[in-house]
Amino acid sequence: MTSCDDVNVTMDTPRTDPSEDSRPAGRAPRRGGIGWSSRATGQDVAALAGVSPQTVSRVANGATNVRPETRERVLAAMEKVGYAPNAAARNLRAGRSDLIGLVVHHLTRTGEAHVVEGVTATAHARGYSVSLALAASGAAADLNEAIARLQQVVAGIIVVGIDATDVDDLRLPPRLPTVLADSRPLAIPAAGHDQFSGGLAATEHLLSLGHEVVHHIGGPADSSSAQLRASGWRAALDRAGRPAPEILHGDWSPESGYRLGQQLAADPGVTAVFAANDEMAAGLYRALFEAGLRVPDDVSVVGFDDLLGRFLWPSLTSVQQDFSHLGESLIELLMEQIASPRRGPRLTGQRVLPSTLMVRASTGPAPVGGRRG
Amino acid sequence: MTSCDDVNVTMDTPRTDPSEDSRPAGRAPRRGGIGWSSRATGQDVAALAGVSPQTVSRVANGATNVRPETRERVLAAMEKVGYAPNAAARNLRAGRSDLIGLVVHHLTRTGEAHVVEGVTATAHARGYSVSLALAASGAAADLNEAIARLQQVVAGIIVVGIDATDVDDLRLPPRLPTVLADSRPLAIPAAGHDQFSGGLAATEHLLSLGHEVVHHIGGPADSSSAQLRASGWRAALDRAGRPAPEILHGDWSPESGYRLGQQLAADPGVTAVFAANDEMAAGLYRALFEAGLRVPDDVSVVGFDDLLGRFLWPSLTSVQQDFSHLGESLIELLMEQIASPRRGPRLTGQRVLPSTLMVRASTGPAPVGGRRG
DNA sequence: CTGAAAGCGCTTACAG
DNA sequence: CTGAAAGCGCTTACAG
Repeated sequence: MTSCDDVNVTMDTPRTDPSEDSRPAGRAPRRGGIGWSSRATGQDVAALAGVSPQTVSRVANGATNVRPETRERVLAAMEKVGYAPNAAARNLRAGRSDLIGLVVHHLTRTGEAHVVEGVTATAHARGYSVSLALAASGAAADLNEAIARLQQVVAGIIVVGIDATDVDDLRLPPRLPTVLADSRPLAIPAAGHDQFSGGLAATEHLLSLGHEVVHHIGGPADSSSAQLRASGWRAALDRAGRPAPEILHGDWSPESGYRLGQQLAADPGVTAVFAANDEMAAGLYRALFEAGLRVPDDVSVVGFDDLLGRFLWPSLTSVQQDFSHLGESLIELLMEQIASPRRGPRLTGQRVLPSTLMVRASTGPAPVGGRRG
Repeated sequence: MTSCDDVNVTMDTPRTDPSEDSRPAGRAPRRGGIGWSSRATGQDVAALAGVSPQTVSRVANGATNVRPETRERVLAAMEKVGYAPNAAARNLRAGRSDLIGLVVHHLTRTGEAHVVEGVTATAHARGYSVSLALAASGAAADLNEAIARLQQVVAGIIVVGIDATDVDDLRLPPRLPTVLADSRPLAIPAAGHDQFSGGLAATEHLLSLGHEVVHHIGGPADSSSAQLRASGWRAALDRAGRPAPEILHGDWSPESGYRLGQQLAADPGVTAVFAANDEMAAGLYRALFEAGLRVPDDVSVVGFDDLLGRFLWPSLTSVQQDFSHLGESLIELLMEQIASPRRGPRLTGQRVLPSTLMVRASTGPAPVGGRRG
């Protein structure tokens, strides 16, 4: 009988030990490497339980054709030596991996953190692990670097944060299952929330409150989701027969929302603003407050993402996206590809998830007789 | 010469093909598994370049003892077939992994996302990848489940979010290098920010502005960092010879800050509040505003974490923690263990990182003659 | 229900 | 500077 500690002590024997090569044949001497070499193997378990290694394998994998008593003995031996199957060996032999690569650009942009959490939770539920690859930016070159790092290991990859990148610039490994978090219809499977409808709903809500016009603080001009949100805004104005004012383009940051907000605060004609994300809406709040204006009494504000609403005062009306759901959809699309591999070039498939306007305290009727200040 | 596509087409040949077992000896027929079996191997590259597999291995690993012309030929062949070394095989043979396991409890608690980003960026810089394991909660049982999932694969693990858990309840694999993100002095290597000094500085700042007393909205009673922040607060009051009011315990959420803030707003003696995190400070803001109070004219507020300051108005004075730095320190502690393995039971070692008070617009002199409302 | 044999793709000594 | 051999720990057919 070999306890876990015994095994490890044996393994820690200096490799210069001359007796090493004359060990009993059951287990070959170890050479090189210091990594996980101290861990118990299926051999150890088999020896202890008095069975063959593949019976250990059967028990480890939950095969049914093992006599209950045998199973018990093997399980006891596993417990005793602290056995955990070597994933590298398993992956190598089985020719597959249970790792999913997740390419992320900026985790602390709160939206991405939610997606990562959703993806990881769903992956876990399906027996997969998630390997994180950080791209230095959302630029194609940086995304490609992160992708290249992953393709040695993974069963498939999910790319989050391509928003402002041309998908054709992505170097995706030819036969590796891939899914993008993107709202655009693409030649590669992708999932994303309905940005257009979100912008539409936000703007229609403001119009329905009696505002003559709705101004827009947009995201970067090269961001596809920013473009779609702006299209929805414009469509609502068109339908209402109102001219669309010029878009003020920010960079998603509260600072840009503040700067552009100062312009809007100075214009007495502005009574309703749709900001393309919550962070810029927060900056807008500041600009309005500093100008002595009240929300929503003087100016109504709608955001997008619904991630800051709980922190702001007054609480922010915003377009909500269910990021956990998105994470789930991304994994599902990936699983479909993993299940039906490499027939033809590459599967396509798109999932558009609904976005929902959450009405809170930052929107109200247009001020009668114009706003204050 | 074999192009990548040729290789793959060959591999996709149905396994019922009777000719399969009579292939030339150079490459054994493939059996079972559909995973990455379509990818080119070192054998393919070797055959194409007219060298042996281990010359391919040398080139792949940047060994210096390869003739430049040979290297060129091999690199060209790699490029041609799209070769990427099989990480499972490499890990198995080398007896080590370049994966680091990262156990996280709640990614969207913004602080954790920053730590994860810092850990991952530093790991990448050192040639490691990061595998994310989500724990359902910060409870020991859930953390242990996440840890168990990881130990099959990784070179070491980092556990984030143990805050409210007794470290002795953690089931850490005996010889696996492990680091905790924790500010307490522990028997296991750990890194964390100086919570005590942060609470001390926040409170001293408020006292120096002339406030008679500083109230405290604390974190959960079982959270070690909440306890340390409260100790700092209490120490500052002690040193100033002021009695410490009772701590109001929240749960880190803005909702709890709001609820407790309503109590404080109703008490005219309250002119300065130190909230144990920014989120509760945001909730406190709301309670104060709804009561018609101004920040900082009537009540000064300090937060902790400095993650929401940019979004709130007025901008929040808060204790900043450098989470990227923390991520770096965690990886460094792990690397030390990986480099000097398993001599004796387990290394210890603690890193305490400084926390810094960032003074912004939410703190000001105590109101002369008492506050409004 | 159980076991003996082979091999996944790579790297580690070793020999030249 | 280059190659032939062995083996990491597991799982996949196959035989009994």
